[in-house]
Amino acid sequence: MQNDCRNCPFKTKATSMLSDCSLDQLTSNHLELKLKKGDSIIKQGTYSTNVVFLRTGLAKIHIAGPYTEQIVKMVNAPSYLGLPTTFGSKINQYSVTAVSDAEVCFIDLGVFQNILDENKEFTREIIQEFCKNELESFHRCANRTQKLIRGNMADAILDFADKIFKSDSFTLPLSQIEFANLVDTSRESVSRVLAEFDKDGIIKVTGRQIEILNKKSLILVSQNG
Amino acid sequence: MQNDCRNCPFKTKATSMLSDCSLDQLTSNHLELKLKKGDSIIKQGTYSTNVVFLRTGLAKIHIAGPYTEQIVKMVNAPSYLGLPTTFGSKINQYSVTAVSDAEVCFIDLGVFQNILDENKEFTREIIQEFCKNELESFHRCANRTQKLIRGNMADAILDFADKIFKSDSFTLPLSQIEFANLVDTSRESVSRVLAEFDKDGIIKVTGRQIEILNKKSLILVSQNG
DNA sequence: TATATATTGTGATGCATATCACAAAATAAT
DNA sequence: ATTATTTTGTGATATGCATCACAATATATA
Repeated sequence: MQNDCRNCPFKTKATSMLSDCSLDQLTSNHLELKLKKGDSIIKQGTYSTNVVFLRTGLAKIHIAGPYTEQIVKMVNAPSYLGLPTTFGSKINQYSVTAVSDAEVCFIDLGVFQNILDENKEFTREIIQEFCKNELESFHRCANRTQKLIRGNMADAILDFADKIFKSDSFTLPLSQIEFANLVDTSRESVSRVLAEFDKDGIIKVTGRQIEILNKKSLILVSQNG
Repeated sequence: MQNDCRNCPFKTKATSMLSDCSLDQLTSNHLELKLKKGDSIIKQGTYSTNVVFLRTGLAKIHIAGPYTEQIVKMVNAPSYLGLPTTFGSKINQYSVTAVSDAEVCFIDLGVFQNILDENKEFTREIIQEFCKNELESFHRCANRTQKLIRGNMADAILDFADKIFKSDSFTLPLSQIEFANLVDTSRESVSRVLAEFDKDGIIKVTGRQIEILNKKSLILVSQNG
């Protein structure tokens, strides 16, 4: 209910396609919140009534598997969250949680639908997003199930560096348990493999701080064992 | 270029939302083909220029993983195929192959986009589809990676019965190798587990013919080991 | 009908990794 | 500062399942 969405500096490609009219509609129909690390944004099992726009910060999408919690993917701002679960089901089918401090805007589903109806370009971009996500999803799943742990961990580290932090040096926003849930392993294996990578001089591990020392090797590990 | 799409008896929920105008546009801009079991519909690595409508038949979506081919999901008619890969990437990121005789309509991407632009209800349904798929995708991946083989095989069999064939008795449209690719195992394990289920009286296996004898047990196996 | 090719069945072996069981740090709470 | 709690490190053990190696069918091809 606060900021003018027209001047929001955190627009996605899709959002930048919106008409001023639709942006004004958003301005008067959204609820802006500042969240702390660890705060829940969307909770699996509860009613889904809002689409969420992640203005700033980093979030994890996670789902309760048959035995353990699985982190489906990491998402950084700016990005829409919860479209699949809000459109596809009355009840949230997954959770989203902030892993850093974050700012989010809750948007009423009806309003969002309205905006979709009235902005072809926006809709196109959103559909494009869905497509990319589904493709990524296919690849990720194939990799996870076929690669060994070292390969998956290398993948994850490369992902953090290239997609999330855009830097070869970063601090992991996850505990080892969470990292394990992201990579489908046990906490212990995460610890061990991280130590291995460090010993081999591929990365430097200092607590949760990770620095990639030899990216080529890391890519090789990602591809092979 | 043949049949009148207005009278097509194989409409999806989305398609039934289309204006006559759009249906006529489809009529004059689609290529209808009869396919035989095993024929390729979409091929990973080639240029994607068409959306495909599966009028009749059964298809598998499969993707080349890092080591082996993985069957992402089975799709039966009526359904659109290749939206993610056609919208999301210039080059097909996965393959689709008929596993039974099938009829398909190739629709030019531009025409499809046009139809999206001009039919809000249709677009809504398509988006709904995307959402459901993404949710399914999350669940499937979590299950596959966390469950043991018996659980995954039980899942797959239940899926065939409930979602694909709508009958507890059906003939598997896949070889054991393919079944293994669907369930993320080895061909040998498929053979063994199928024999186990048969021995336990849960299903009756006669070649590729499967009859579910004890559905409750099968569901139990799906949930636990 | 005969021959080649693909599909399936089944044992033996090995290996990656989960699990268990603690100890040691590091963080948070008092 | 001190205690409690969460996170991490590391060995030992167990196990699910892939892989290998053939035999036995079934299916396609000549």
